[in-house]
This record gives sequence, structure tokens and C-alpha cells, in this order.
Amino acid sequence: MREILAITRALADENRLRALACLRIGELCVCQIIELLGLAASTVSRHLWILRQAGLIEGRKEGRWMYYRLAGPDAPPAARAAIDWLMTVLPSEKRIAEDARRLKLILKVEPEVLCCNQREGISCCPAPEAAGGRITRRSRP
Amino acid sequence: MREILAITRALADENRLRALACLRIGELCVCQIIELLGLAASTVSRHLWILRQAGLIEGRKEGRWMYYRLAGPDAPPAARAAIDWLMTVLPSEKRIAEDARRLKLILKVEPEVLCCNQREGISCCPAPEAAGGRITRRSRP
DNA sequence: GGTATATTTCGTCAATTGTCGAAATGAAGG
DNA sequence: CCTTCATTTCGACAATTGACGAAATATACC
Repeated sequence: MREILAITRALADENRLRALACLRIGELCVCQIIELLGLAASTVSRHLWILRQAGLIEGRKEGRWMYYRLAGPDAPPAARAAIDWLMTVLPSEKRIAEDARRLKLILKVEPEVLCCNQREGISCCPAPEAAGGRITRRSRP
Repeated sequence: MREILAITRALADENRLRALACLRIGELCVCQIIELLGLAASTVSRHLWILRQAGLIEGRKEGRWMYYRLAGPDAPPAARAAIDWLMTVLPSEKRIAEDARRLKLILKVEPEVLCCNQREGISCCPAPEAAGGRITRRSRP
């Protein structure tokens, strides 16, 4: 039961669903996910940890960078099934499609430059949630 | 996104998963679910409402009694898929199997008698969560 | 070794959630 | 109509959660 609850609770958050969905295109660096979600790095790190311990994603460290990807075929079957469900229902969501569009822009920027910009509080792409009314604290030094 | 989040958040609670799982045998009266979960009637009612507005279950009123069942084929596809996933992963869970065993005992009691007993604070079956350390307030008038 | 830096951990705060009991609702039967 | 009673709604409270910034960790490069 703990295993299943870890999965369902991991999925019960919009930002975690967005993170999962964006990983469907393949492996991503944490800084890219940070950029996409527009949240504090520590917050994103926590979200990724929750997804990871639920068995939904896998991490791989390469130097200073950390890469995450969707759990593979050898992941717990319950998690795999959950991922399959998500990948059929999520992509048609407006927000997820918007994320996919922005992700293309993000991928054009070298991770090094991306991280450097994040330190400076600069976003490489429009960040629609800023227009949506939510205030991104990172825009204020 | 609202629709999917309603589903994932509805599933992010152990008692709601138990309620869903017990409905796989068919339609149940609220008082039977109350008995199974061992929670206050108001709490169970709230859980069922959350499951209902997520499209995971359907309700039917018959006189003073309210019956719930799993969402049928004409339910939102996302909800149907979620139910399918749950019904493959939940039944093998220890807690769910235990619930199924207790549900058989509960079904032997007429709903009228069950409700009457609940009013008196009497449980028709062992209620394993009492042994598990949790205190059931309803045993104290 | 020392510095720079990508990510995680920690502490804190506001918001949300699960739970209960009490009161309200609504349907049956006298 | 008035009572009974199964269920739901309401209000309160404790526990959990998501968010942030600051500090810690770990890796690379000098």
C-alpha cells in the first residue's frame, strides 16, 4: 500500500505532473526543469525527489549536473502503469502542450548558459505563469 | 488539467483508495462503507464526495439510502483509465485484501441493522484498525 | 588546496487537507 | 404534521504539504 500511495500522492500536484510530462521527450537536466516550472531550485529538487522515491523517475549524475528521466521498463510495474496512464491523458492538456512548446526554446540554450542566467534571475523564455497572475520572485533580485 | 488533478488528488489518500477498491464488488450503501473504513460518517461522506466529483464513482439515491458504485463506461475516459489502473494494482495489497474479507462479513448484516448498530457504536466485525493502534472514537458514546 | 557552482538539505511559513462532532437536509412512516 | 433516521454540510482543529531562502554538499577547474 505504501508503494501505491507514494505514487498517487506524487501525482497529486500540478507541478509534479508537469515535470513528469516534460520528461516524456527524454532525459533532462535539473536546471532545464527549473526553468520550465519557474519555481525555486530547492522546490524543484524536492518535487523530483518525491517523484523519484515513488519510482516514477530515475536520476543520473554527471559531473555537476543531474539528469532525470522517466522510469524504465525495469521499474516497479505499478509505477510503469501509472506512467503509461499519464502519458495518454497528459499530453492533450493545454498546460502540458504549452510546456512542450516552451521546452523547445529552453533546449536551444546550453545548460551552462541556462544555469548562469538562472543565477542572475534571467529567464530564457516568456514564462506564461508570469502573465497568468502569479508572481515569480526570482525576477526580483 | 483540473480534471486530471481532481483524479490524482482523489487517489492520494489511503481511505479513498480503500473505498474505491471495495466498490469493485458492486454497488454499496454508504453505511457499509462507513463500517468498512471505521471512520465517522461525515468523514466518509466527504471522501465519497471527493471521489464522485473526480468522476471515479457514481451515486444513486434510493429512499433514505445512498448507493455508490464505480464509474461506468460512459464516465470520463481519464477516470475510467485510472479505475482500470487501480483495479490491477490494488487487489493484491494486503490492506485491500483484508478489507475484502471484512466486507463479506459486513454484507451478511442487513443495512438497516448495520445503521442501527452504528448509531449505538457497535461494529459488526473485528475492525482490524482498532488492533493496529488507532483509536476509534465511535466506540465511546 | 582553494574557488566556483549545480544540486540538495534544512528551517520556516502559509495554505490545504483529513478528521471529528454538531447541526442541517431530506425521505418514510405513523 | 411530526417523528425517525440515513446522509450531508458546517465549523473547528491538528497534521501535512508546497513554497521560499539560506546553508550544506559535491563536483570541476585552477
